[in-house]
Amino acid sequence: MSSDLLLRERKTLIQERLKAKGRVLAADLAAELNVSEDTIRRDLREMAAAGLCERVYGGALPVVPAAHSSLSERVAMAPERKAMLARAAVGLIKPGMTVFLDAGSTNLAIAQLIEPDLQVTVVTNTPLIAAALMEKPGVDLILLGGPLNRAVGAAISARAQRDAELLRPDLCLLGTCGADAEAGLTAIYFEDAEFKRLIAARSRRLVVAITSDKLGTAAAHAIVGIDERAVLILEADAPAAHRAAFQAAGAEILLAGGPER
Amino acid sequence: MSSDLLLRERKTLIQERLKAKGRVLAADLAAELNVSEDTIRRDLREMAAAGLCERVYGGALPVVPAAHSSLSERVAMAPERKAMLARAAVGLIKPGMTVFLDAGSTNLAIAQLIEPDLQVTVVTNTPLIAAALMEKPGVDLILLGGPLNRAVGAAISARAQRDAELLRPDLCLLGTCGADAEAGLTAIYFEDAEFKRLIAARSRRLVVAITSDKLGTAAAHAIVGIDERAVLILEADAPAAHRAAFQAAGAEILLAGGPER
DNA sequence: GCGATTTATGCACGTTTATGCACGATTGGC
DNA sequence: GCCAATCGTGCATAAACGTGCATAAATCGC
Repeated sequence: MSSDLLLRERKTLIQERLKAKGRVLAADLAAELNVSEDTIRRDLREMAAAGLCERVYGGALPVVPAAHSSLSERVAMAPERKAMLARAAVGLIKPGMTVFLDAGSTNLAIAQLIEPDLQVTVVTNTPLIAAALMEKPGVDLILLGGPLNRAVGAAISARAQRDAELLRPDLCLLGTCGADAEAGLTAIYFEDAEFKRLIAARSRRLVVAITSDKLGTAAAHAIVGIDERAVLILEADAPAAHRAAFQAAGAEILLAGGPER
Repeated sequence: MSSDLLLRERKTLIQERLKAKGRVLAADLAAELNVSEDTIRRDLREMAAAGLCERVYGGALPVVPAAHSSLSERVAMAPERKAMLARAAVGLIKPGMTVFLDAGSTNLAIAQLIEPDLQVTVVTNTPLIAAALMEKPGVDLILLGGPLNRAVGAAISARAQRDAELLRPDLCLLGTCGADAEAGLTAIYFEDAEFKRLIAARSRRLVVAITSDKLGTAAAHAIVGIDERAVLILEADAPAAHRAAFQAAGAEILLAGGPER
Protein backbone atom coordinates (compact mmCIF):
# COMPACT_ATOMS: atom_id res chain seq x y z
CA MET A 1 0.00 0.00 0.00
CA SER A 2 1.25 3.41 -0.80
CA SER A 3 -1.71 5.72 -0.58
CA ASP A 4 -3.07 7.31 2.54
CA LEU A 5 -6.43 8.08 1.03
CA LEU A 6 -9.41 5.80 0.94
CA LEU A 7 -10.60 4.85 -2.47
CA ARG A 8 -13.73 6.89 -2.20
CA GLU A 9 -11.86 9.94 -1.02
CA ARG A 10 -9.56 9.68 -3.95
CA LYS A 11 -12.41 9.56 -6.40
CA THR A 12 -14.10 12.49 -4.75
CA LEU A 13 -10.88 14.43 -4.96
CA ILE A 14 -10.53 13.60 -8.63
CA GLN A 15 -14.04 14.84 -9.23
CA GLU A 16 -13.31 18.10 -7.48
CA ARG A 17 -10.17 18.50 -9.49
CA LEU A 18 -12.18 17.85 -12.61
CA LYS A 19 -14.78 20.40 -11.75
CA ALA A 20 -12.24 23.00 -10.72
CA LYS A 21 -9.72 22.66 -13.52
CA GLY A 22 -11.89 21.23 -16.25
CA ARG A 23 -9.56 18.29 -16.79
CA VAL A 24 -7.23 15.86 -15.07
CA LEU A 25 -4.12 14.03 -16.20
CA ALA A 26 -3.56 10.47 -15.10
CA ALA A 27 0.16 10.93 -14.58
CA ASP A 28 -0.28 14.07 -12.48
CA LEU A 29 -2.88 12.46 -10.30
CA ALA A 30 -0.72 9.42 -9.76
CA ALA A 31 2.19 11.54 -8.63
CA GLU A 32 0.07 13.80 -6.49
CA LEU A 33 -1.92 11.07 -4.79
CA ASN A 34 1.02 8.78 -4.45
CA VAL A 35 -0.47 5.79 -6.20
CA SER A 36 0.42 4.07 -9.44
CA GLU A 37 -0.98 5.27 -12.71
CA ASP A 38 -2.72 1.95 -13.06
CA THR A 39 -4.80 2.77 -10.05
CA ILE A 40 -5.68 6.18 -11.36
CA ARG A 41 -6.61 4.72 -14.70
CA ARG A 42 -8.82 2.23 -12.96
CA ASP A 43 -10.48 5.02 -11.02
CA LEU A 44 -11.07 7.07 -14.13
CA ARG A 45 -12.42 4.06 -15.99
CA GLU A 46 -14.89 3.35 -13.22
CA MET A 47 -15.90 6.96 -12.92
CA ALA A 48 -16.43 7.12 -16.65
CA ALA A 49 -18.55 3.97 -16.50
CA ALA A 50 -20.64 5.66 -13.82
CA GLY A 51 -21.01 8.70 -16.03
CA LEU A 52 -19.00 10.95 -13.74
CA CYS A 53 -16.40 11.93 -16.30
CA GLU A 54 -15.32 11.35 -19.83
CA ARG A 55 -12.25 9.26 -20.38
CA VAL A 56 -9.71 10.62 -22.85
CA TYR A 57 -6.20 9.69 -23.80
CA GLY A 58 -3.96 10.92 -20.99
CA GLY A 59 -6.62 11.70 -18.42
CA ALA A 60 -10.27 12.62 -18.21
CA LEU A 61 -12.67 15.49 -18.83
CA PRO A 62 -15.88 16.53 -17.10
CA VAL A 63 -18.99 15.10 -18.61
CA VAL A 64 -20.95 17.76 -20.46
CA PRO A 65 -24.57 17.63 -19.37
CA ALA A 66 -27.37 18.42 -21.80
CA ALA A 67 -24.84 18.47 -24.59
CA HIS A 68 -27.37 18.57 -27.35
CA SER A 69 -30.16 21.07 -27.83
CA SER A 70 -31.16 23.46 -30.50
CA LEU A 71 -30.10 26.29 -28.27
CA SER A 72 -26.83 24.68 -27.38
CA GLU A 73 -26.37 24.00 -31.06
CA ARG A 74 -26.46 27.69 -31.59
CA VAL A 75 -24.02 28.02 -28.72
CA ALA A 76 -21.64 25.82 -30.64
CA MET A 77 -21.57 28.37 -33.44
CA ALA A 78 -18.67 30.73 -33.12
CA PRO A 79 -18.19 29.78 -29.48
CA GLU A 80 -14.97 31.65 -28.95
CA ARG A 81 -16.38 34.93 -30.19
CA LYS A 82 -19.46 34.51 -28.03
CA ALA A 83 -17.29 33.64 -25.06
CA MET A 84 -15.37 36.84 -25.65
CA LEU A 85 -18.54 38.90 -25.64
CA ALA A 86 -19.77 36.99 -22.64
CA ARG A 87 -16.61 37.69 -20.67
CA ALA A 88 -17.11 41.39 -21.18
CA ALA A 89 -20.76 41.16 -20.21
CA VAL A 90 -20.06 39.20 -17.03
CA GLY A 91 -17.83 42.03 -15.91
CA LEU A 92 -20.87 44.29 -15.70
CA ILE A 93 -22.58 42.04 -13.17
CA LYS A 94 -21.74 43.24 -9.68
CA PRO A 95 -22.46 41.60 -6.32
CA GLY A 96 -25.93 42.31 -4.98
CA MET A 97 -27.47 43.05 -8.34
CA THR A 98 -30.67 41.63 -9.66
CA VAL A 99 -30.13 40.68 -13.26
CA PHE A 100 -32.52 39.54 -15.94
CA LEU A 101 -30.98 37.04 -18.32
CA ASP A 102 -32.95 36.83 -21.52
CA ALA A 103 -32.99 33.89 -23.92
CA GLY A 104 -30.24 33.53 -26.48
CA SER A 105 -27.06 31.61 -27.00
CA THR A 106 -24.83 34.51 -26.04
CA ASN A 107 -26.71 34.83 -22.78
CA LEU A 108 -26.23 31.15 -22.12
CA ALA A 109 -22.52 31.68 -22.56
CA ILE A 110 -22.76 34.54 -20.08
CA ALA A 111 -24.54 32.34 -17.57
CA GLN A 112 -21.82 29.74 -17.83
CA LEU A 113 -19.14 32.31 -17.19
CA ILE A 114 -20.65 33.79 -14.06
CA GLU A 115 -18.40 33.26 -11.05
CA PRO A 116 -19.81 30.40 -8.97
CA ASP A 117 -19.71 32.41 -5.78
CA LEU A 118 -20.85 35.76 -7.11
CA GLN A 119 -23.76 36.91 -4.96
CA VAL A 120 -26.46 37.94 -7.40
CA THR A 121 -30.10 37.35 -8.08
CA VAL A 122 -30.74 36.17 -11.59
CA VAL A 123 -34.15 36.08 -13.18
CA THR A 124 -34.50 34.17 -16.41
CA ASN A 125 -37.18 32.83 -18.67
CA THR A 126 -34.92 30.19 -20.22
CA PRO A 127 -34.72 26.70 -18.71
CA LEU A 128 -31.31 26.01 -20.19
CA ILE A 129 -29.88 29.13 -18.62
CA ALA A 130 -31.51 28.25 -15.33
CA ALA A 131 -30.00 24.78 -15.52
CA ALA A 132 -26.56 26.27 -16.10
CA LEU A 133 -26.93 28.64 -13.16
CA MET A 134 -28.14 25.96 -10.81
CA GLU A 135 -24.52 24.92 -10.37
CA LYS A 136 -23.52 28.31 -8.98
CA PRO A 137 -24.02 28.44 -5.22
CA GLY A 138 -23.90 32.20 -5.05
CA VAL A 139 -26.72 32.78 -7.47
CA ASP A 140 -30.30 33.23 -6.31
CA LEU A 141 -32.34 31.95 -9.20
CA ILE A 142 -35.86 32.93 -10.17
CA LEU A 143 -37.55 31.34 -13.11
CA LEU A 144 -40.33 32.85 -15.18
CA GLY A 145 -42.84 30.18 -16.03
CA GLY A 146 -45.68 29.42 -18.37
CA PRO A 147 -45.84 27.81 -21.80
CA LEU A 148 -42.46 27.56 -23.46
CA ASN A 149 -41.94 28.90 -26.95
CA ARG A 150 -39.99 26.25 -28.79
CA ALA A 151 -38.46 28.57 -31.37
CA VAL A 152 -37.12 30.94 -28.76
CA GLY A 153 -36.48 28.30 -26.13
CA ALA A 154 -37.97 30.38 -23.36
CA ALA A 155 -41.14 31.35 -21.59
CA ILE A 156 -42.47 34.48 -23.30
CA SER A 157 -46.21 33.95 -23.04
CA ALA A 158 -48.66 36.42 -21.59
CA ARG A 159 -48.11 34.63 -18.34
CA ALA A 160 -44.37 35.25 -18.33
CA GLN A 161 -45.00 38.84 -19.36
CA ARG A 162 -47.30 39.40 -16.42
CA ASP A 163 -44.63 38.03 -14.12
CA ALA A 164 -42.00 40.20 -15.73
CA GLU A 165 -44.10 43.24 -14.98
CA LEU A 166 -43.38 42.71 -11.31
CA LEU A 167 -39.64 42.98 -11.83
CA ARG A 168 -37.28 45.94 -11.72
CA PRO A 169 -33.90 44.43 -12.59
CA ASP A 170 -30.73 46.45 -12.16
CA LEU A 171 -29.47 44.95 -15.35
CA CYS A 172 -31.17 43.39 -18.31
CA LEU A 173 -28.99 41.24 -20.52
CA LEU A 174 -31.03 41.16 -23.65
CA GLY A 175 -30.71 38.82 -26.58
CA THR A 176 -31.36 40.35 -29.95
CA CYS A 177 -31.76 39.13 -33.52
CA GLY A 178 -30.75 42.37 -35.21
CA ALA A 179 -29.09 45.60 -34.15
CA ASP A 180 -29.11 48.78 -36.18
CA ALA A 181 -28.60 52.36 -35.07
CA GLU A 182 -31.77 53.47 -36.78
CA ALA A 183 -34.04 50.44 -36.49
CA GLY A 184 -32.81 49.76 -32.99
CA LEU A 185 -32.91 46.25 -31.57
CA THR A 186 -35.21 43.82 -33.33
CA ALA A 187 -36.45 40.26 -32.93
CA ILE A 188 -37.72 37.64 -35.36
CA TYR A 189 -40.85 36.66 -33.47
CA PHE A 190 -43.61 39.01 -32.48
CA GLU A 191 -44.20 37.57 -29.04
CA ASP A 192 -40.51 37.40 -28.33
CA ALA A 193 -40.12 41.07 -29.26
CA GLU A 194 -43.07 41.93 -27.06
CA PHE A 195 -41.55 40.19 -24.11
CA LYS A 196 -38.14 41.75 -24.63
CA ARG A 197 -39.68 45.20 -25.00
CA LEU A 198 -41.48 44.79 -21.74
CA ILE A 199 -38.54 43.58 -19.68
CA ALA A 200 -36.21 46.09 -21.30
CA ALA A 201 -38.53 48.92 -20.37
CA ARG A 202 -38.56 47.82 -16.75
CA SER A 203 -34.80 47.52 -16.34
CA ARG A 204 -32.50 50.19 -15.04
CA ARG A 205 -29.76 49.33 -17.48
CA LEU A 206 -29.78 47.45 -20.77
CA VAL A 207 -26.86 45.30 -21.88
CA VAL A 208 -26.80 43.76 -25.32
CA ALA A 209 -23.96 41.61 -26.57
CA ILE A 210 -23.92 41.65 -30.35
CA THR A 211 -21.91 39.45 -32.66
CA SER A 212 -20.71 41.34 -35.71
CA ASP A 213 -22.96 39.42 -38.08
CA LYS A 214 -25.99 41.09 -36.55
CA LEU A 215 -24.74 44.64 -36.96
CA GLY A 216 -26.77 46.75 -39.32
CA THR A 217 -29.51 44.18 -39.65
CA ALA A 218 -33.12 44.46 -38.58
CA ALA A 219 -35.60 41.66 -37.94
CA ALA A 220 -39.35 41.96 -38.31
CA HIS A 221 -40.29 43.19 -34.86
CA ALA A 222 -38.92 46.14 -32.98
CA ILE A 223 -37.83 45.82 -29.37
CA VAL A 224 -36.38 49.17 -28.38
CA GLY A 225 -34.40 51.93 -29.94
CA ILE A 226 -30.78 52.58 -29.10
CA ASP A 227 -30.42 55.23 -26.43
CA GLU A 228 -28.51 56.30 -23.34
CA ARG A 229 -29.69 53.43 -21.24
CA ALA A 230 -28.09 50.85 -23.51
CA VAL A 231 -24.66 49.28 -23.18
CA LEU A 232 -23.69 47.54 -26.38
CA ILE A 233 -20.95 44.95 -26.26
CA LEU A 234 -19.33 44.57 -29.67
CA GLU A 235 -16.50 42.49 -30.95
CA ALA A 236 -13.17 44.26 -31.15
CA ASP A 237 -13.23 44.12 -34.94
CA ALA A 238 -16.72 45.56 -35.34
CA PRO A 239 -16.92 48.08 -38.20
CA ALA A 240 -16.21 51.59 -36.95
CA ALA A 241 -19.18 52.98 -38.86
CA HIS A 242 -21.61 50.99 -36.76
CA ARG A 243 -19.81 51.86 -33.59
CA ALA A 244 -20.00 55.54 -34.39
CA ALA A 245 -23.68 55.34 -35.29
CA PHE A 246 -24.51 53.59 -32.03
CA GLN A 247 -22.52 56.11 -30.06
CA ALA A 248 -24.23 58.95 -31.83
CA ALA A 249 -27.54 57.45 -30.72
CA GLY A 250 -26.31 57.69 -27.15
CA ALA A 251 -25.34 54.12 -26.38
CA GLU A 252 -22.30 53.19 -24.42
CA ILE A 253 -20.01 50.88 -26.37
CA LEU A 254 -17.88 48.16 -24.84
CA LEU A 255 -15.38 46.31 -26.96
CA ALA A 256 -14.89 42.66 -26.13
CA GLY A 257 -11.78 40.57 -26.37
CA GLY A 258 -9.26 43.32 -26.81
CA PRO A 259 -6.99 43.27 -23.78
CA GLU A 260 -7.65 39.78 -22.54
CA ARG A 261 -5.60 37.90 -20.03
CA MET B 1 -13.22 -8.09 27.21
CA SER B 2 -10.68 -5.49 26.41
CA SER B 3 -12.60 -2.30 26.01
CA ASP B 4 -13.70 -0.02 28.78
CA LEU B 5 -16.33 1.71 26.71
CA LEU B 6 -19.91 0.71 26.28
CA LEU B 7 -21.01 -0.07 22.77
CA ARG B 8 -23.09 3.07 22.58
CA GLU B 9 -20.29 5.24 23.80
CA ARG B 10 -17.98 3.75 21.25
CA LYS B 11 -20.36 4.42 18.41
CA THR B 12 -20.92 7.95 19.55
CA LEU B 13 -17.21 8.46 19.71
CA ILE B 14 -16.80 7.09 16.21
CA GLN B 15 -19.41 9.49 14.97
CA GLU B 16 -17.66 12.42 16.58
CA ARG B 17 -14.41 11.30 15.06
CA LEU B 18 -16.13 11.07 11.70
CA LYS B 19 -17.56 14.51 11.97
CA ALA B 20 -14.32 16.04 13.16
CA LYS B 21 -11.92 14.39 10.77
CA GLY B 22 -14.20 13.55 7.88
CA ARG B 23 -13.07 9.94 7.89
CA VAL B 24 -12.18 7.05 10.15
CA LEU B 25 -9.97 4.03 9.63
CA ALA B 26 -10.98 0.71 11.08
CA ALA B 27 -7.46 -0.19 12.12
CA ASP B 28 -6.86 3.13 13.88
CA LEU B 29 -10.10 2.93 15.77
CA ALA B 30 -9.37 -0.62 16.87
CA ALA B 31 -6.01 0.39 18.25
CA GLU B 32 -7.29 3.54 19.86
CA LEU B 33 -10.35 2.03 21.47
CA ASN B 34 -8.57 -1.13 22.39
CA VAL B 35 -10.96 -3.53 20.72
CA SER B 36 -10.49 -5.86 17.79
CA GLU B 37 -10.95 -4.67 14.26
CA ASP B 38 -13.81 -7.10 13.93
CA THR B 39 -15.70 -5.17 16.52
CA ILE B 40 -15.02 -1.88 14.82
CA ARG B 41 -16.11 -3.30 11.50
CA ARG B 42 -19.29 -4.52 13.09
CA ASP B 43 -19.91 -1.06 14.51
CA LEU B 44 -19.29 0.60 11.20
CA ARG B 45 -21.52 -1.87 9.41
CA GLU B 46 -24.34 -1.21 11.81
CA MET B 47 -23.86 2.53 11.64
CA ALA B 48 -23.89 2.36 7.88
CA ALA B 49 -27.07 0.31 7.94
CA ALA B 50 -28.59 2.98 10.15
CA GLY B 51 -27.51 5.62 7.69
CA LEU B 52 -25.02 7.23 10.05
CA CYS B 53 -21.98 6.79 7.86
CA GLU B 54 -20.85 5.40 4.59
CA ARG B 55 -18.84 2.23 4.69
CA VAL B 56 -15.77 2.10 2.50
CA TYR B 57 -12.88 -0.27 2.23
CA GLY B 58 -10.55 0.52 5.12
CA GLY B 59 -12.92 2.55 7.23
CA ALA B 60 -15.88 4.83 6.83
CA LEU B 61 -16.84 8.29 5.61
CA PRO B 62 -19.58 10.68 6.67
CA VAL B 63 -22.79 10.37 4.74
CA VAL B 64 -23.18 13.04 2.15
CA PRO B 65 -26.72 14.20 2.63
CA ALA B 66 -28.50 13.97 -0.71
CA ALA B 67 -28.90 17.68 -0.19
CA HIS B 68 -25.24 18.21 -0.81
CA SER B 69 -25.24 16.59 -4.22
CA SER B 70 -26.86 18.61 -6.93
CA LEU B 71 -29.35 17.23 -9.37
CA SER B 72 -26.79 16.95 -12.12
CA GLU B 73 -24.60 14.88 -9.82
CA ARG B 74 -27.44 12.64 -8.82
CA VAL B 75 -28.14 12.00 -12.47
CA ALA B 76 -24.84 10.21 -12.72
CA MET B 77 -25.70 7.64 -10.10
CA ALA B 78 -26.86 4.22 -11.32
CA PRO B 79 -27.80 5.56 -14.73
CA GLU B 80 -28.58 2.23 -16.36
CA ARG B 81 -31.01 1.21 -13.63
CA LYS B 82 -32.70 4.58 -13.85
CA ALA B 83 -32.97 4.22 -17.60
CA MET B 84 -34.64 0.86 -17.12
CA LEU B 85 -37.21 2.35 -14.77
CA ALA B 86 -37.64 5.27 -17.11
CA ARG B 87 -38.36 3.04 -20.06
CA ALA B 88 -41.21 1.44 -18.18
CA ALA B 89 -42.55 4.81 -17.07
CA VAL B 90 -42.49 6.28 -20.55
CA GLY B 91 -44.78 3.48 -21.68
CA LEU B 92 -47.52 4.89 -19.47
CA ILE B 93 -47.54 8.23 -21.26
CA LYS B 94 -50.14 8.14 -24.04
CA PRO B 95 -50.79 10.67 -26.81
CA GLY B 96 -53.02 13.53 -25.78
CA MET B 97 -52.25 13.29 -22.11
CA THR B 98 -51.24 16.12 -19.86
CA VAL B 99 -48.41 14.94 -17.66
CA PHE B 100 -46.70 16.52 -14.72
CA LEU B 101 -43.01 15.70 -14.50
CA ASP B 102 -41.69 16.30 -11.04
CA ALA B 103 -38.07 16.98 -10.11
CA GLY B 104 -35.69 14.09 -9.66
CA SER B 105 -32.96 12.36 -11.57
CA THR B 106 -35.17 9.43 -12.54
CA ASN B 107 -37.71 11.82 -13.99
CA LEU B 108 -34.98 13.49 -15.99
CA ALA B 109 -34.18 10.09 -17.45
CA ILE B 110 -37.86 9.70 -18.28
CA ALA B 111 -37.92 13.05 -20.03
CA GLN B 112 -34.96 12.07 -22.15
CA LEU B 113 -36.66 8.85 -23.22
CA ILE B 114 -39.94 10.40 -24.33
CA GLU B 115 -40.53 9.84 -28.05
CA PRO B 116 -39.69 13.09 -29.87
CA ASP B 117 -42.98 13.08 -31.76
CA LEU B 118 -45.26 11.91 -29.00
CA GLN B 119 -48.10 14.44 -28.76
CA VAL B 120 -48.34 15.30 -25.09
CA THR B 121 -48.47 18.29 -22.84
CA VAL B 122 -45.82 18.19 -20.17
CA VAL B 123 -45.80 20.45 -17.16
CA THR B 124 -42.65 20.57 -15.10
CA ASN B 125 -41.08 22.63 -12.35
CA THR B 126 -37.54 21.57 -13.23
CA PRO B 127 -35.45 23.60 -15.68
CA LEU B 128 -33.20 20.67 -16.48
CA ILE B 129 -36.18 18.55 -17.47
CA ALA B 130 -37.65 21.41 -19.46
CA ALA B 131 -34.36 21.80 -21.30
CA ALA B 132 -34.35 18.11 -22.16
CA LEU B 133 -37.92 18.25 -23.44
CA MET B 134 -37.34 21.32 -25.55
CA GLU B 135 -35.81 18.98 -28.12
CA LYS B 136 -39.02 17.03 -28.58
CA PRO B 137 -41.20 18.69 -31.22
CA GLY B 138 -44.31 16.80 -30.19
CA VAL B 139 -44.22 17.99 -26.61
CA ASP B 140 -46.12 21.04 -25.48
CA LEU B 141 -44.11 22.34 -22.59
CA ILE B 142 -45.31 24.36 -19.66
CA LEU B 143 -42.93 25.51 -16.99
CA LEU B 144 -43.78 26.31 -13.41
CA GLY B 145 -41.84 29.35 -12.32
CA GLY B 146 -40.75 31.21 -9.25
CA PRO B 147 -37.68 30.98 -7.04
CA LEU B 148 -35.69 27.81 -7.63
CA ASN B 149 -34.78 25.57 -4.73
CA ARG B 150 -31.16 24.66 -5.24
CA ALA B 151 -31.23 21.42 -3.27
CA VAL B 152 -34.20 20.07 -5.16
CA GLY B 153 -33.29 21.72 -8.44
CA ALA B 154 -36.82 22.85 -9.10
CA ALA B 155 -39.39 25.54 -8.47
CA ILE B 156 -41.35 24.50 -5.39
CA SER B 157 -42.06 27.86 -3.80
CA ALA B 158 -45.48 29.12 -2.80
CA ARG B 159 -45.64 30.65 -6.24
CA ALA B 160 -45.12 27.33 -8.00
CA GLN B 161 -47.62 25.75 -5.65
CA ARG B 162 -50.25 28.30 -6.55
CA ASP B 163 -49.66 27.61 -10.22
CA ALA B 164 -49.83 23.89 -9.61
CA GLU B 165 -53.26 24.34 -8.08
CA LEU B 166 -54.60 25.26 -11.49
CA LEU B 167 -53.52 21.95 -12.98
CA ARG B 168 -55.34 18.66 -13.30
CA PRO B 169 -52.78 16.38 -14.93
CA ASP B 170 -53.79 12.98 -16.26
CA LEU B 171 -50.55 11.61 -14.96
CA CYS B 172 -48.17 12.73 -12.28
CA LEU B 173 -44.68 11.29 -12.44
CA LEU B 174 -43.51 11.89 -8.93
CA GLY B 175 -39.97 11.82 -7.61
CA THR B 176 -39.57 10.44 -4.13
CA CYS B 177 -36.78 10.17 -1.58
CA GLY B 178 -38.18 7.19 0.29
CA ALA B 179 -40.89 4.62 -0.34
CA ASP B 180 -42.34 2.37 2.30
CA ALA B 181 -45.66 0.54 2.34
CA GLU B 182 -46.49 1.94 5.74
CA ALA B 183 -44.84 5.35 5.72
CA GLY B 184 -45.84 5.90 2.10
CA LEU B 185 -43.83 8.21 -0.10
CA THR B 186 -41.56 10.66 1.66
CA ALA B 187 -39.25 13.55 0.82
CA ILE B 188 -36.22 15.02 2.53
CA TYR B 189 -37.30 18.65 2.41
CA PHE B 190 -40.46 20.05 3.87
CA GLU B 191 -41.29 22.41 1.06
CA ASP B 192 -40.53 19.76 -1.53
CA ALA B 193 -42.88 17.32 0.20
CA GLU B 194 -45.51 20.03 0.35
CA PHE B 195 -45.30 20.67 -3.34
CA LYS B 196 -45.33 16.99 -4.23
CA ARG B 197 -48.32 16.40 -1.98
CA LEU B 198 -50.21 19.16 -3.69
CA ILE B 199 -49.56 18.10 -7.25
CA ALA B 200 -50.09 14.45 -6.39
CA ALA B 201 -53.48 15.23 -4.93
CA ARG B 202 -54.53 17.02 -8.08
CA SER B 203 -53.47 14.29 -10.49
CA ARG B 204 -55.72 11.57 -11.82
CA ARG B 205 -52.99 8.96 -11.66
CA LEU B 206 -49.75 8.76 -9.75
CA VAL B 207 -46.65 7.10 -11.15
CA VAL B 208 -43.56 6.67 -9.05
CA ALA B 209 -40.40 5.04 -10.31
CA ILE B 210 -38.39 3.76 -7.38
CA THR B 211 -34.84 2.48 -7.39
CA SER B 212 -34.40 -0.45 -5.03
CA ASP B 213 -32.21 1.50 -2.64
CA LYS B 214 -35.20 3.61 -1.66
CA LEU B 215 -37.45 0.70 -0.82
CA GLY B 216 -38.44 0.46 2.79
CA THR B 217 -36.89 3.80 3.64
CA ALA B 218 -38.69 6.89 4.84
CA ALA B 219 -37.44 10.46 4.74
CA ALA B 220 -38.53 13.18 7.12
CA HIS B 221 -41.60 14.51 5.36
CA ALA B 222 -44.62 12.57 4.15
CA ILE B 223 -45.98 13.09 0.66
CA VAL B 224 -48.82 10.61 0.23
CA GLY B 225 -49.65 7.09 1.32
CA ILE B 226 -49.62 4.17 -1.06
CA ASP B 227 -53.09 3.49 -2.43
CA GLU B 228 -55.10 2.47 -5.49
CA ARG B 229 -54.22 5.59 -7.42
CA ALA B 230 -50.53 4.78 -7.38
CA VAL B 231 -48.54 2.93 -9.98
CA LEU B 232 -45.17 1.95 -8.62
CA ILE B 233 -42.41 1.07 -11.02
CA LEU B 234 -39.84 -1.16 -9.37
CA GLU B 235 -36.70 -2.80 -10.55
CA ALA B 236 -37.12 -6.41 -11.60
CA ASP B 237 -35.03 -7.59 -8.69
CA ALA B 238 -36.89 -5.64 -6.03
CA PRO B 239 -37.42 -7.72 -2.88
CA ALA B 240 -40.70 -9.62 -3.06
CA ALA B 241 -41.58 -8.57 0.46
CA HIS B 242 -41.74 -4.91 -0.53
CA ARG B 243 -43.68 -5.72 -3.66
CA ALA B 244 -46.25 -7.67 -1.70
CA ALA B 245 -46.59 -4.92 0.89
CA PHE B 246 -47.18 -2.29 -1.78
CA GLN B 247 -49.70 -4.48 -3.52
CA ALA B 248 -51.50 -5.12 -0.27
CA ALA B 249 -51.78 -1.36 0.12
CA GLY B 250 -53.58 -1.27 -3.22
CA ALA B 251 -50.87 0.00 -5.53
CA GLU B 252 -50.35 -1.31 -8.99
CA ILE B 253 -46.84 -2.66 -9.47
CA LEU B 254 -44.90 -2.50 -12.70
CA LEU B 255 -41.60 -4.28 -12.99
CA ALA B 256 -38.97 -2.58 -15.10
CA GLY B 257 -36.35 -4.21 -17.24
CA GLY B 258 -37.81 -7.68 -17.42
CA PRO B 259 -38.68 -8.24 -21.09
CA GLU B 260 -36.34 -5.67 -22.50
CA ARG B 261 -34.99 -5.18 -25.95
C1' DG C 1 -30.94 -15.53 43.57
C1' DC C 2 -30.40 -18.61 39.71
C1' DG C 3 -30.95 -20.66 35.32
C1' DA C 4 -32.11 -19.05 30.58
C1' DT C 5 -31.51 -15.84 27.17
C1' DT C 6 -29.61 -12.11 24.96
C1' DT C 7 -25.71 -9.21 23.83
C1' DA C 8 -21.02 -7.94 22.98
C1' DT C 9 -16.77 -9.46 21.76
C1' DG C 10 -12.77 -12.05 19.83
C1' DC C 11 -10.94 -15.65 16.90
C1' DA C 12 -10.39 -18.69 12.82
C1' DC C 13 -11.62 -19.34 8.43
C1' DG C 14 -12.33 -18.57 3.55
C1' DT C 15 -13.59 -14.59 0.44
C1' DT C 16 -13.32 -10.17 -1.58
C1' DT C 17 -11.02 -5.87 -2.69
C1' DA C 18 -7.48 -2.64 -3.81
C1' DT C 19 -3.30 -2.21 -5.74
C1' DG C 20 1.01 -2.76 -8.37
C1' DC C 21 3.53 -5.07 -12.00
C1' DA C 22 4.39 -7.32 -16.47
C1' DC C 23 3.19 -7.57 -21.10
C1' DG C 24 1.11 -6.84 -25.38
C1' DA C 25 -2.13 -3.62 -27.81
C1' DT C 26 -3.54 1.05 -28.99
C1' DT C 27 -3.07 5.85 -29.67
C1' DG C 28 -1.45 10.10 -31.49
C1' DG C 29 2.17 13.28 -32.83
C1' DC C 30 5.49 13.91 -36.28
C1' DG D 1 4.81 4.71 -41.01
C1' DC D 2 7.55 5.15 -36.70
C1' DC D 3 8.13 5.92 -31.79
C1' DA D 4 7.00 6.98 -27.27
C1' DA D 5 3.34 7.61 -24.33
C1' DT D 6 -0.69 5.63 -22.76
C1' DC D 7 -3.76 2.05 -22.37
C1' DG D 8 -6.16 -2.57 -20.96
C1' DT D 9 -5.69 -7.22 -19.18
C1' DG D 10 -4.17 -10.94 -16.51
C1' DC D 11 -1.97 -12.06 -12.46
C1' DA D 12 -0.01 -11.85 -7.73
C1' DT D 13 -0.41 -10.29 -3.07
C1' DA D 14 -1.54 -8.24 1.07
C1' DA D 15 -4.89 -5.93 3.45
C1' DA D 16 -9.51 -5.73 4.64
C1' DC D 17 -13.64 -8.11 4.77
C1' DG D 18 -17.82 -11.21 6.35
C1' DT D 19 -19.33 -15.33 8.64
C1' DG D 20 -19.76 -18.89 11.87
C1' DC D 21 -18.63 -20.10 16.27
C1' DA D 22 -17.11 -19.83 21.10
C1' DT D 23 -17.01 -17.28 25.27
C1' DA D 24 -18.08 -14.12 28.74
C1' DA D 25 -20.77 -10.48 30.48
C1' DA D 26 -25.27 -8.47 31.04
C1' DT D 27 -30.15 -8.92 31.30
C1' DC D 28 -34.41 -11.15 32.06
C1' DG D 29 -37.98 -14.24 33.98
C1' DC D 30 -39.58 -16.30 37.80
